[in-house]
Amino acid sequence: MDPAVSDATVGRLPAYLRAAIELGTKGETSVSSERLAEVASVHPASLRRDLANLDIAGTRGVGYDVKYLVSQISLVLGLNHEWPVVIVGAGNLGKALANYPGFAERGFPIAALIDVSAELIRTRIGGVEVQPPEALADLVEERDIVVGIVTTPPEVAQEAVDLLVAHGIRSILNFTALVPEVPPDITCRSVDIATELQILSFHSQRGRAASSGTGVPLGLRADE
Amino acid sequence: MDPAVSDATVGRLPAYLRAAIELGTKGETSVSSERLAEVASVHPASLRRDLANLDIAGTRGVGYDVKYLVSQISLVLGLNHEWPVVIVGAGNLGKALANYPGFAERGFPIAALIDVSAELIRTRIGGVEVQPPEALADLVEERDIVVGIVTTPPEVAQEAVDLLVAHGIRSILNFTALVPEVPPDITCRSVDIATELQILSFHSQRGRAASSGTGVPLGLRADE
DNA sequence: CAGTGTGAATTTCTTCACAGCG
DNA sequence: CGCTGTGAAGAAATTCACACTG
Repeated sequence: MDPAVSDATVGRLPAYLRAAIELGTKGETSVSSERLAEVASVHPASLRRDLANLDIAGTRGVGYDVKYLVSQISLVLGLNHEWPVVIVGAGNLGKALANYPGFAERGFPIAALIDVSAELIRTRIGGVEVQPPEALADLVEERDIVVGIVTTPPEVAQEAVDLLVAHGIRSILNFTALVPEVPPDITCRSVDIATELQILSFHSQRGRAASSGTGVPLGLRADE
Repeated sequence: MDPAVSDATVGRLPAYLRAAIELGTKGETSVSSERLAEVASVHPASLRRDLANLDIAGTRGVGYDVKYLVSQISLVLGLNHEWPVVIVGAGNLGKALANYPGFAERGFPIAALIDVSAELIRTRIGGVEVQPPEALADLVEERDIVVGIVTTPPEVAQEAVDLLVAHGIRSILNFTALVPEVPPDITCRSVDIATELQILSFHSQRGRAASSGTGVPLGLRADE
């Protein structure tokens, strides 16, 4: 199929998907690259090239079929089935994420919440029971969990990551200030809010503006 | 000074800072680009070029002075003073952020929490009283707030952003699925967790791995 | 003829490789 | 001698511009 899709392209796909869904709910059935690019805040030529790279074709003189866009981009992203998620760390952030219904709606149901605190274990947060690390093996097996989110204190983040990796989790989203070591075959993305604030701080002190958070240019972020 | 610092460079600075601080607390006083680059997970040549672009000099044959690195990078990022932050939206995520002590420690004290809910107003979260939108004008003035974080439901995110902009906030960190419109002189970075999960999903279904979150290309993704 | 798909130009970012300094 | 600083090469990403097609 597509021998390789660049990270830059992958990073834009969620924006295209969102834009297409938005236009779809507005009743539009067809859209030009120019319009879609505007909604997704990218350059029209980038959009056309990205879609062409993915063999997602439009119609010359007309544009792209919105429903087709949604289904094809979803397919490329692997959103044609659910990805149950395990959250490690039932502190403030972990709880907040577990309580947010949006993930399940978007295909990422919270399947498990792991924490070491005896006080938290067996309590329910957002409809999910908090369980000890020992429960992870069964959970992963039963629910077929492949994606993990780490929201522990930074001091134990590496431990949490190792735990997930040991149980076969292949993709990790890390909200810790610490950037963990992971085996090369594991995908780990780190989102550090302090890093974001520091970048904002940079822009605040200069006049000008810039953009993007969840980009692919991503670059590493983290800070402590 | 520096006529222009590229976004790619700015995106890496927090990682350099973090790495330098880490080495500093370990007692190291000098560091080579190779070592620092390893800790920061970047290529040594990128690191050297980034620092040189910022007129942050090392010593040939020796390396960079760790304390000097910390102070200069902090200076470039504008971290030589505090940046009080206002959070709009005291829901799960807003509360979680307000309760996290790490922001104040890193120079971003939570100065205010804004919400429209009558039940929440006047309650205290993480040492900060929740206040109605009307209170924003005074707060911004008194506390000299320049940075805002939006953690409202997506439906009212644009409203929240407009409110912040109307009160002179110049930099916004948006955790909403909706990418808001902002005037061109305002910096807005969006972190959408569902977008992150979608990118992870992509990598999960292919064998391969990739990295990082809050990048500029990076990372985080979302944009405007 | 409107708008995609794409070679080619351009810009940006990364990496090499080494001259030169402390 | 070791490591920075950087010119030059290379790679990647973006954008232009237009041939081509539905």
